[in-house]
Amino acid sequence: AKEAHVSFATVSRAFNGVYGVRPSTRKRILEIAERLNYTPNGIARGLVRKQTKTIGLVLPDITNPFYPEVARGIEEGATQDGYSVFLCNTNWEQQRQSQYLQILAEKRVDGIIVAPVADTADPQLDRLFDTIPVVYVDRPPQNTRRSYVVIDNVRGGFIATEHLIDAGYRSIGFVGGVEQSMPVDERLAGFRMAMERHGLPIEDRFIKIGHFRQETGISYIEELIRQGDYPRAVFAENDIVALGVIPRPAPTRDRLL
Amino acid sequence: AKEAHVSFATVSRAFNGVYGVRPSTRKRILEIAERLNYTPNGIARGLVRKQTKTIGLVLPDITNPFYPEVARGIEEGATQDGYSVFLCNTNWEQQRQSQYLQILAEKRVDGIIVAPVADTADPQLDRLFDTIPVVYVDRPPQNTRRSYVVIDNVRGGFIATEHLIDAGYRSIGFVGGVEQSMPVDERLAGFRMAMERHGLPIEDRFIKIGHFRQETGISYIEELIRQGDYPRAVFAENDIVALGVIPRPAPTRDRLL
DNA sequence: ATGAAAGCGCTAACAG
DNA sequence: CTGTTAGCGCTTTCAT
Repeated sequence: AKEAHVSFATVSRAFNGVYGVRPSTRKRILEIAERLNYTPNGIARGLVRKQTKTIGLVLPDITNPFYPEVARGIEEGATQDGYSVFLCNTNWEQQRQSQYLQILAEKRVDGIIVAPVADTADPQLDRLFDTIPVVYVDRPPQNTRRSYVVIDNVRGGFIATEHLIDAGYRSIGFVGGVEQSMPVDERLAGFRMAMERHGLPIEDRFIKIGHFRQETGISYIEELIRQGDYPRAVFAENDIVALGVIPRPAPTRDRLL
Repeated sequence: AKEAHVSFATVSRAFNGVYGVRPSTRKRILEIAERLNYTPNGIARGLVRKQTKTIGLVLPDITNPFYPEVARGIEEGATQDGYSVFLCNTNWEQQRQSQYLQILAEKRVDGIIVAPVADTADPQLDRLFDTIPVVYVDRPPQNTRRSYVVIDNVRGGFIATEHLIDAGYRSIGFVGGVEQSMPVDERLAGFRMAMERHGLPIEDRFIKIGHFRQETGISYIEELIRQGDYPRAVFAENDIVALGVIPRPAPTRDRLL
């Protein structure tokens, strides 16, 4: 673009809206750039400025309906500040998480937001920590000196349960996702708190923790119905299981529920 | 890292697994790098290699349950070839789409996959086209000389309908998302084809196209039931509407459905 | 207000 | 096998 008329570093200044450029010159440069279909090279810029205006977002699985919501919000905020975000699906595999972290480090992202695969510490993550700013979401870090943002699951469970209670239900069941998972345990705790607070009985036979699949919800309901002994409402701890709990028309007509 | 012992360009070679490096030297370099917590700078590399090993993925809304699926697959494939992907939510706004395209161009991504906001042509996209490889998903481009991958909606609608027919249903309704939307029209066409093929009546009063919201499904069903005249099965054109169609326990007990 | 020059950290010939 | 030498396309003092 420089050949267009005169100068060189001036083009840079023009594009960066720096002062020190006469408006007319600037205008001319931008016009020529437009005509030549020229776009500044962010890579070169990143090299010298030492910042990429990019952050990494590493999630277990964007297909899980919870994460798109998270991704959306993060991307929204990032965009507002001129940042772009790398999407990294770890597929719940510790190894892929490490891999991604390494890649993000090489790409020199300005920061990383990670919803860790597991509660176990990731050596790769630890090493990164004093190189790139990292913040945890969804699950708190082992090392509590690090930043994180998590959901108050106990309170969430409490609120959800109270919602059912307020609606008049007194017999309420609980069905949730994964065994020995902190979020599940916390929500269950919230459930218990709400029930106790309102003097309602907590029936262990109405509480089930299965897997993160619709089947868990389906079999939970089917079992209860088969026994003829069931709660009038159920608190499904996550969307996937909830989908299983919801009754549906039988696509093949031979399933009665 | 060079100061560690000797050399400089050799370090580069060591990292790039190029031949011309004695294994012992290479090993030593890698060890020192590890100890120094050194990671090659991908930005600098990108600058000289003129490729970023990065692609841009621009979608209308990752929160719409269809897109995470797409994103997942793309990211999966990209990763396998050593590529990373930028997530760009246009929020169904043409302007944001253009903006993102511009950013991706500056970031010098190696390619772009875009699920366009609308059927209208995007000037920004057109201009990009002879600079960066672009492929469309979900919606075909205006200019059919360009690459795209779309769903065979007619066939999809046909199969879904036939599934219901095979299950024994003869009276089937259709409820879908957005008016004058190509995917919806196509699926409806598939629905009609299947019904005709099997000699089943297509009742216009059982066909409704509303909005991309659960409410559409809910009101569709409620209306039919109120009239006491309804199909035995319904083909919901999209997941969101389908969620509305599925009957559910009343959270507030005063809704009977 | 603008040009000149020195890098950013790395790769890629080209020599040894 | 490994060191030297040019850049990649930009930003940023430092002059002018």
